[in-house]
Amino acid sequence: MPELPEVETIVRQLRPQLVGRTVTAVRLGWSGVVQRPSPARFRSELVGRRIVGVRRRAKYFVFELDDGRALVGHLRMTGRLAVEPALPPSDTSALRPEWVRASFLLDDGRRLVFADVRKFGRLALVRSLDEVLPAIGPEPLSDAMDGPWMAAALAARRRLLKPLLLDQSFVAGLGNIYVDEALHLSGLHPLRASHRVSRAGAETLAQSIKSVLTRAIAAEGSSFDDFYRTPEGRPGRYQDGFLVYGRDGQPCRRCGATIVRLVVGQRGTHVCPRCQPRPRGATRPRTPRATPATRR
DNA sequence: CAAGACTCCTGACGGC
DNA sequence: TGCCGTCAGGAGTCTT
Repeated sequence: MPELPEVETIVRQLRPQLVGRTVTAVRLGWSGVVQRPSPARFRSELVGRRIVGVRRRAKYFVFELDDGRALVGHLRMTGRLAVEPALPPSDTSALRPEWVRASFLLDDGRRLVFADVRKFGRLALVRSLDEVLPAIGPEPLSDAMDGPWMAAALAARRRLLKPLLLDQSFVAGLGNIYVDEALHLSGLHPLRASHRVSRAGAETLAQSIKSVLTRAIAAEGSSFDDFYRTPEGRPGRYQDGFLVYGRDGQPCRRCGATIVRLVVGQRGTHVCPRCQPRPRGATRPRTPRATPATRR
């Protein structure tokens, strides 16, 4: 699912294609994709706007416009963005025409396409990001997110590590995949209470998060089903390096123990029981089912 | 404040 | 073979 590395990859690839382009027409395949303002205003007010910047905040993509406003969006789980010829070859997996929720004709004759099978993704035209972005924590790749910050932030809460790291108001951009990967790299169990992590553990966690995200961006993100593709149509490559995610039943790459799948905070969670010892007193999580074959 | 349930939505898979 | 229940998951909302 698109997390920080996937959105960063998308933004980097779209930037040279979109900056300087003017939107000449907007088509909505499903008006529910527009969060605000009204679909009618969204369409009419975007026409004629030139895109002057393309960036990312957390898992949101932000297209800055020449009137100071921005087209902001979130891909949620199955959203995709691509720039293609105005008349595309009409059937390529997640970009199937019936899944196109919005498309934007550009002044160079191409079109920016937003497709999303499950209709969870959203677009908004805003004057300020505050209009649609909730309170969001620091960017994990920024210098502000370091060991001391992590130690203080973990101590200030009393929550299980996994749901805390998934909480966008704590740190921005992490999702289920990279939380599992970062926790494994840190040797921390997802059921550990945040305030019980040592100072050294917090330092390791901060560095592990940066390391995992940096490597994932270098690999253009992770793909394990038909959904995530870069705007250029390629799958990511980071799934080949997964340490634990989706690897339940397989040997840990570090110690050889069998990777286990748990459910923590209603999320599939993958751990190496040897590298990530279960904290004493942690409530026993529900027994997991086998990982569905959809992933892999 | 924390945490769990529930919702949205659809495709794919397991079970029978 | 084919129908049907279940599941995945980001994030908001509501309840405990």
